[in-house]
Amino acid sequence: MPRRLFFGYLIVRTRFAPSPTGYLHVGGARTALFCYLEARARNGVFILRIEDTDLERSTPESVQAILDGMEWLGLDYDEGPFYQTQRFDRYADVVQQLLDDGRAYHCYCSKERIEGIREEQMKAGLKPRYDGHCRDGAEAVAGVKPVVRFRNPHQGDVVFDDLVRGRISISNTELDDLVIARPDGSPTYNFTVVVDDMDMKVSLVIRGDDHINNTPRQINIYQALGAELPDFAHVPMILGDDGARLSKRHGAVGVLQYREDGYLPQALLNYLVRLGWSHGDQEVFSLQEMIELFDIRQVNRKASAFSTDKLDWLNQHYMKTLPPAEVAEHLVWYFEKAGINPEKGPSLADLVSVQADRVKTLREMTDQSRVFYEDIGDFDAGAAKKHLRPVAEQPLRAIGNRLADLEIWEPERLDQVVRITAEELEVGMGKIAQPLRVALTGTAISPSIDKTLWLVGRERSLARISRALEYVMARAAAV
RNA sequence: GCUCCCUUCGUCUAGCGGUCAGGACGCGGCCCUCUCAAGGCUGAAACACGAGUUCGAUUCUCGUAGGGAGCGCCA
Repeated sequence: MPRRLFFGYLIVRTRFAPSPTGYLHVGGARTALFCYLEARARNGVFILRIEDTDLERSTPESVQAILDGMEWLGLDYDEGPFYQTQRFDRYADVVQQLLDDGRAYHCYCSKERIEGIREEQMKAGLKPRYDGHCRDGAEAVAGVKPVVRFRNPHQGDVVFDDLVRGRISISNTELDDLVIARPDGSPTYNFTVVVDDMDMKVSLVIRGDDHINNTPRQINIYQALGAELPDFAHVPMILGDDGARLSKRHGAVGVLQYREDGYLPQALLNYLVRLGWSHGDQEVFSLQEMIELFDIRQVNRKASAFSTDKLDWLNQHYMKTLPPAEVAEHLVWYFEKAGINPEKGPSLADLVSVQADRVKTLREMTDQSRVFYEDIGDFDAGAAKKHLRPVAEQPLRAIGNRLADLEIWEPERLDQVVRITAEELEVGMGKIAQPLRVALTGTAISPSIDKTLWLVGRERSLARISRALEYVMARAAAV
């Protein structure tokens, strides 16, 4: 139970603490979402902390990618971003405090020695551990700057009740004296996490389950510091479509890549929240519903595979059900990237209303909507061969004439005109719609013919029909 | 090797001792139809295995197998 008292209120404080060594991947995004949801559900505080103590691998680009990813998803935080690199003085103070209290000690062992015992232990079938050589006082070695090791208890078990895994227990004999500060004084991960979570009064630590094994040693540090323990919730990781660990070869793994690929943030969020968690048979959740219904305690313990197919379905669901104008706002970004001027055709909201149930992503929608905004090039060879044959001349001419007289250019009227023309010529709809479709779009695939006409617009439609007629006649003449 | 963790349709999951093991994605069929979709109806598809406990186990216990993570002066 998150319990931290502030001004008489019980308040939850969660944090998302990525290290900026790459993009914000979907696993991290889900962890962030869970943190966000837990905080929002209880009027708590969500903190963002950048764990950039690894100067070698951390980059400003990655920091930006994380920030951008959070923003795109709409996961706004209340405090931070805090950067660990700006807290080195604080860590140094705490290290000194531990040293003064005898809870930590200097270790002069060489890396070579450590590696040597590690190998021996592995060979002997043991778990490699520091042997405590310097634990009871070591001679300073000339010219060697010592590391600082945490004095881990030798006795007892560390037991904690993980909110998703249940009770986890590990014997202190399995743990060793971990390094908390390097020779240059820089702090290490397991130590900074504890100091930060303590200082930031984090009451609920939600993180990937690859940290389960770190938790007991962190708990020992908390105790050495006399700090109150937070609750822990370790969520399983996300695997690729094939069940293997997520990696570059699975395509999109960075959250922003999903934007590039045409997914709505709502869709990704909805997909992510359902990965490892459910609420009965419900599949679709608005952000508000997620906040109300989500409970970290109900999260699964097993790793789950990411299904792009299901994400696609959700994405289309949102494109179909969100107000077209709202989807259109997202679509602008793709039009810009594709170099299409949305001013040169139908309103994007109208476009969305007809294209939404025909495509899976906004990117596809963009690609397939070019014909409504720009001139079409050559007819698709196969489509033209099949539909722009001499027999198409009469239907095209007939529909062209009727359309030229049409005053109100809207789907219902357009549909009527096409039907009437077909009846008059005593042919099926296909005989007229298909040639017309190729004339209007250059291809045999497009929205229903009335909607296609509507989107292409009056002037363009008439011009394209004339052009197709010329093509048909030229072809007839050539035979 | 050692420690910790995990195991229901292909995938995401419901189940919390007695269910025809439910839903969703995907897949198949039918319907609708001017193409492609979307939609409607419908079908195939799962309790890893073995012992217990119990009148009765998917559900509880213990093993086995399989999988994952950690064992850093990385985070």
